[in-house]
Amino acid sequence: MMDVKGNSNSNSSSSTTQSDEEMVGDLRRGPWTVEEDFKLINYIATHGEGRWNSLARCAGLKRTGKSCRLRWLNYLRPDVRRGNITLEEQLMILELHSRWGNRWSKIAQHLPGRTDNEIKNYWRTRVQKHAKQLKCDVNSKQFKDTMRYLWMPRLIERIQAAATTSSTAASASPAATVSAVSTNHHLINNNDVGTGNLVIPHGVIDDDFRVSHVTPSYTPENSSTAASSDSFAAQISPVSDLTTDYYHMPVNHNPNPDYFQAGQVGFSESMISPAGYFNQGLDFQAMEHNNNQWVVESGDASDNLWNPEDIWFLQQQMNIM
DNA sequence: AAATGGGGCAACCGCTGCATT
DNA sequence: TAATGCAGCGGTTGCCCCATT
Repeated sequence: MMDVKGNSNSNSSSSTTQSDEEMVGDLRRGPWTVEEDFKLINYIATHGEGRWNSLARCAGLKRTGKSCRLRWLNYLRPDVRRGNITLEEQLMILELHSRWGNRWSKIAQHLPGRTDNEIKNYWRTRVQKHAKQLKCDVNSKQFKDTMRYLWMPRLIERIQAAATTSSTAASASPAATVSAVSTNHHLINNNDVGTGNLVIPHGVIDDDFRVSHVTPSYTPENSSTAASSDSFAAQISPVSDLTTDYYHMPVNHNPNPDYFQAGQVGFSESMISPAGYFNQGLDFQAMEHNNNQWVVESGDASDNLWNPEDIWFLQQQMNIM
C-alpha cells in the first residue's frame, strides 16, 4: 500500500519494530502495522463496519474502537481516493469552506473519496501557508476576499485551460460544460470528480449543488465605484471567459436566506474598496520582496496560486491608491 | 556527507451529541 | 430523567521525508 508520498505503507516501516511501539495498558498506539491492517480489513469484509469498540475486540486488535474507525475511514476503506488534490477539488474546498468554515466532514461529503482528515490537512498545510505568506489571518476578511476574488478565479482559469487542451475532440468549451452541468441541477457526482469537467462555478451553491449565486458582471457603471466589490472581482480576472459567463448569469434564485448572508450580502455590504482592501490587509512590499518565493515555495504546479500576472495586478492596485 | 528546518501526513486527544438503559 | 457508552468531529501532535545549507 502506498501513501501520497510514495512510501510503502506509511506506517508499516514500524511493523518490524513492533516490540518498541507504545503500549498503553493492553492497547497499542501509534502507527498501524501491516498485520493490523489485514486483521481490520478482513474483519470488516466479513462482518461489516460499525460498533467499533466491539469490532476492535472481536478482530483481535489491541486498539481502541476509535483508532480502528479512524484507520478504516482515513486509510483502508477501498474507496479512499489518494493522490494530489485536483484543481477541481481545491476549488470545491475553497468554495465549501467559505460557506461552512471548518466543517471538514461536511466538506468531505461533497468530495467523494476524500476524507475530512485529508481536507483538513490540505487546508492547514496549503491554504494557511498562503495566508501566512500574506501576513494575514486565514479567517480574516482580507484573506477570504483574496480567495474569492483572486484564488478561485485563478483556479477556474486553470481548470478551463486544462479542459480546453484535453477536450478539443469533444469541441465543447469548459463554459459550455459548466452550463450543461449546471442545468442538470446536480453539479457534483462521483463521475465528475477528477474527470477534468468543471463542476463548480464561481458562485455559491446550495445544498443540492445548484448554482444559486453568481457574482454580477463587471460594467462601466460599477467600474467607477471604488467600493464596488463586483468591479474588483471582474478586474481581478479579466481574461476569464468562464468567469465572465458566470458573472453574466442574471439573478439569485435561491430561496435560502442563509445563502444570501454568506454569499452575497456579506460581500457587498462589507467589502471594502480595492484600495482600502490592499491598505488594510496585504503587505505587498513584503510580497514584492518575495516574488520569487511565491512561485518557488508554492511547490507543484497545482499549488501555484499566484503568477506574475496576479502580482502585477496587485501592484497596480497599490499604485492607484 | 552531515546537520537542520520545514512540509506533509497519519494518528491521537478531547469534546460534543446521540442512543440506549 | 439521569447515567452511561459510543460514534463522530475538529484540533493538535509526532514522525518521516526531503530540500537546503
